[in-house]
Amino acid sequence: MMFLRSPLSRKARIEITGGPGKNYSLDFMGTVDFKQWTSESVAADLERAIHEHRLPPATKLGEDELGDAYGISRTTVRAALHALSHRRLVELKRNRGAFVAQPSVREAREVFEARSLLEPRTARSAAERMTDADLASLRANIEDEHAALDAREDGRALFLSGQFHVEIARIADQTTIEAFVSELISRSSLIIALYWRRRAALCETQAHHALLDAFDQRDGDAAEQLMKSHLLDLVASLDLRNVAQPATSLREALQK
Amino acid sequence: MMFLRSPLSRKARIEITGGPGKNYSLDFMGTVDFKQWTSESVAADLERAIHEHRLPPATKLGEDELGDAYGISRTTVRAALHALSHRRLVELKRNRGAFVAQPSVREAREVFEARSLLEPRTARSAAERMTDADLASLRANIEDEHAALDAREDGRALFLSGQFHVEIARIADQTTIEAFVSELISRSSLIIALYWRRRAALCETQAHHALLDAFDQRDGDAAEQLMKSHLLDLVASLDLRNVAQPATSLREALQK
DNA sequence: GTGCTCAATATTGTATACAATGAAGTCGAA
DNA sequence: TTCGACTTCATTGTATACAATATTGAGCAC
Repeated sequence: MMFLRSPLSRKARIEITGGPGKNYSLDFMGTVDFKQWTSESVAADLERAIHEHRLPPATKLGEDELGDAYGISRTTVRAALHALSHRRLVELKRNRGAFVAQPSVREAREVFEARSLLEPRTARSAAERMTDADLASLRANIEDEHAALDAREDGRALFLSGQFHVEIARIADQTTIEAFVSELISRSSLIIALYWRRRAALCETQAHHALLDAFDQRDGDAAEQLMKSHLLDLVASLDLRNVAQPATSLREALQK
Repeated sequence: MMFLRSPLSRKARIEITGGPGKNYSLDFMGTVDFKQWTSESVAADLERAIHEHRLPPATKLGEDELGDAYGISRTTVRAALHALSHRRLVELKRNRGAFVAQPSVREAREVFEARSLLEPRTARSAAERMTDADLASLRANIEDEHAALDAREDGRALFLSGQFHVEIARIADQTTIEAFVSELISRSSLIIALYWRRRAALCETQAHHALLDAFDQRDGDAAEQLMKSHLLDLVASLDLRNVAQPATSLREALQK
């Protein structure tokens, strides 16, 4: 979560004259823009934090707490949490609050089933419409991911890895599918947080490189096939045996 | 929109004694349950109204107006409108309000592209998992649609026609895909409102009958193919030439 | 008559106050 | 000690008040 204020829309008139001593003093008069958080930007900020595993599954997202953190009222926080709940990244429990979602094994399977229906054929479309600028964008993404891995910023690497998939949908010029894929990618990040088998290996950049080659050659068939097997590999790397969930509370376990 | 209050959770203590004249009078004392609208139920109510074309595209959905209609505050109405905007059924314009969405020609194509990726293979899965109870449910749906058509309730027929598709996703036991399909179906209703070519003919029940037969025989191949061509037929029945939109306001047309 | 500025109005955006709910802790009796 | 009812507390759900913004219309200059 970032609490810095950066320019957006709100202006504050500031006048400072003189200073407390010889070490520093300043004369300033003018307007300073600072960021005004909106429900959308808060939701985006939280989504990224969830995606990067800075907010792990089951984390309580108290309205007051978040309001204080962002310097806004509960009203705006609530809108953001509701937005995230529509994307199934946050679970709202009536009168109990918002929590980072904990996808079940079943939901995990469903998410990858949906991805397997959407992404391979979208990759094909993307390959057919690929411009050089698009290729450069995908290449930059992979490089950023490598850089993040080298810097031990695993969360950031995971986020970028997801953006690769979203970018493909964008290139395919299908904003509706892109929105679905974007949601599925974020949910996949939660699934990875819960069910990832071999923690160390984020080494799926191999698959992304192979896809890049297919895109480079505008080979739709190859892109579709590569995406298909990439998704199968991802599922295979998860431990989706139906072991009993940690079960945060007995109450929840029973009311299902 | 229903403004009646039906039982849910809230109780009101009412005491009425006597009446205005000889024609009627009553003595009553006790508690009466009446429906307490929640943002979810309001959203569902509005979604159905949109789906049934009782609220056509571009209709202004004023917060005060809706609040008065449902007998609730703007807070709850706002949450409902935000929920619908996440499903792209309502467009929120900052400081200007909420309007029933008007999907563009491009968005129309995208919605059916997404459906063509999701629904055929979901129909196949459904065929493979189909139980007799599921079949009966689909049959009942088709019958209801016929009844609605006979009763000249076109909106209701359209809604039921959409539910047929959602029901298939439910039978396929894929709640994630079901949620996407549900959204796409509702958006399709808006698309039909805007681009339907031959107004009279809601005669697509043919296709649904054919699908039912395939399901009856548990023929996944046939179901997938039939769904595929059904969706193609639907797109073909739309007029998606890039004619200039009615353009509600010049302002909007220009800021795109 | 045309086009501009500016005030009035209506509507949304945000914060806050209060009500309702659920969880946890306390006390007492068996 | 254990179980139960009751009280207390923390947190969310809803309504309302106020601030911010966009649109509309009036008035005025040209």
